[in-house]
Amino acid sequence: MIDYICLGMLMQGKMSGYDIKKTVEQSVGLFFTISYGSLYPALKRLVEGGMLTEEETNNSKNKKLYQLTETGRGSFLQWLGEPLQSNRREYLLKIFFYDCLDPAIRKNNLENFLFELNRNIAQIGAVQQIVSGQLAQLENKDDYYYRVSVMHYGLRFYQMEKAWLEQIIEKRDYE
Amino acid sequence: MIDYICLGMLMQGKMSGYDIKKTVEQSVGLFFTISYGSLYPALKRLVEGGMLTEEETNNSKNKKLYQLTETGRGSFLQWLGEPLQSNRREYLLKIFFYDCLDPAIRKNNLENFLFELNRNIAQIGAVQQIVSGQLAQLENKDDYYYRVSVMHYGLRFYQMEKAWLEQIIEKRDYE
DNA sequence: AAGTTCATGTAACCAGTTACATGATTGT
DNA sequence: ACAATCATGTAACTGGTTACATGAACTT
Repeated sequence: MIDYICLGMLMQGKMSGYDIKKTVEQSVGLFFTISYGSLYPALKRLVEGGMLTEEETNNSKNKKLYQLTETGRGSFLQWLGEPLQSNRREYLLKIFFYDCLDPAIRKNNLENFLFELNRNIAQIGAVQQIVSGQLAQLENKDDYYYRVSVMHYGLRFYQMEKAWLEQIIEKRDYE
Repeated sequence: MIDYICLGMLMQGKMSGYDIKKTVEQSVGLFFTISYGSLYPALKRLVEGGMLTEEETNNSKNKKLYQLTETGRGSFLQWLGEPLQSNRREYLLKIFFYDCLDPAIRKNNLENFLFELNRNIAQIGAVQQIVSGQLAQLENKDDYYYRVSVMHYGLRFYQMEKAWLEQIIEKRDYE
């Protein structure tokens, strides 16, 4: 994950590790955080793997600027075009960088993700039906209020994502 | 985290590791998953720490039943009563077990969490104002659509949580 | 002069997952 | 007989975080 955060942020241009962390905090910081303990080793790894070039500045502060190589750029765009998956909110990170993606692939991936979302919503709805049926037969059903509420959270969560996705698929404006 | 999942699930009564995993999958499985590679070592640790007792069944299948000790029960309830925090969705796990918590503490913790949520919503709203102001001055603002959309996701997300929390604070029924 | 921000880095730790290994029991 | 499910466990790995260590430059 951290590797793609770095590559993606560097699509904007040269940056130092410090700058990358700042940028992440100010943009996707709500959902993704990075620590120097993972960031600097990642940058080193990416340079060794030919994804980035490292440029020392003589601006005294020992600052290093990283830049994408063509390989790095290709690797990032390859990752970006892969289907959106729910794992660890990776889809949110991908969509954050979606301005870089080919519009046709973008549309396709967003619609597929919406399709899956709808399936999930239907499934939770079905489970909810069963559960509330079972619950109705219990005399102490009040004891399960909070357990059930978490299922309800799931439903609301997916419905929120659905509405949001539909909005961005249509590229509607934000009020 | 896994420790409290185990303790919480065992509040219902004796269970095997296998049972715990099943129960987790069928309840909070949408948001929390556990693997045997973390579950069995956790159970071992909890027994060693005096939180659980282990009982071998001679029912051939080598099944072991785990049961909360008074220490384990106390430790769980202590954790459960601590303030709700956004970290790694731990709050969702706590609320799942909230039927076990003293109603006064429960109400207090839920309301504090709602208060924080409102602060977050206000803050994102403010950031959004600034960003859309800056964006309006750009000629290529279309290039930032998806980056901005992730900020909007954040807002929707918190608003969803807010509505959900308000519902459970009032203990309103689910339709 | 003191405090904050800029800037890089490492070592120890942590909370898990994945893949593997094993074997009994139940259902078809 | 074969597959699925029940049942436990470990070793290697992964993807990080925390705490520490260092020091220059800017701000007040």
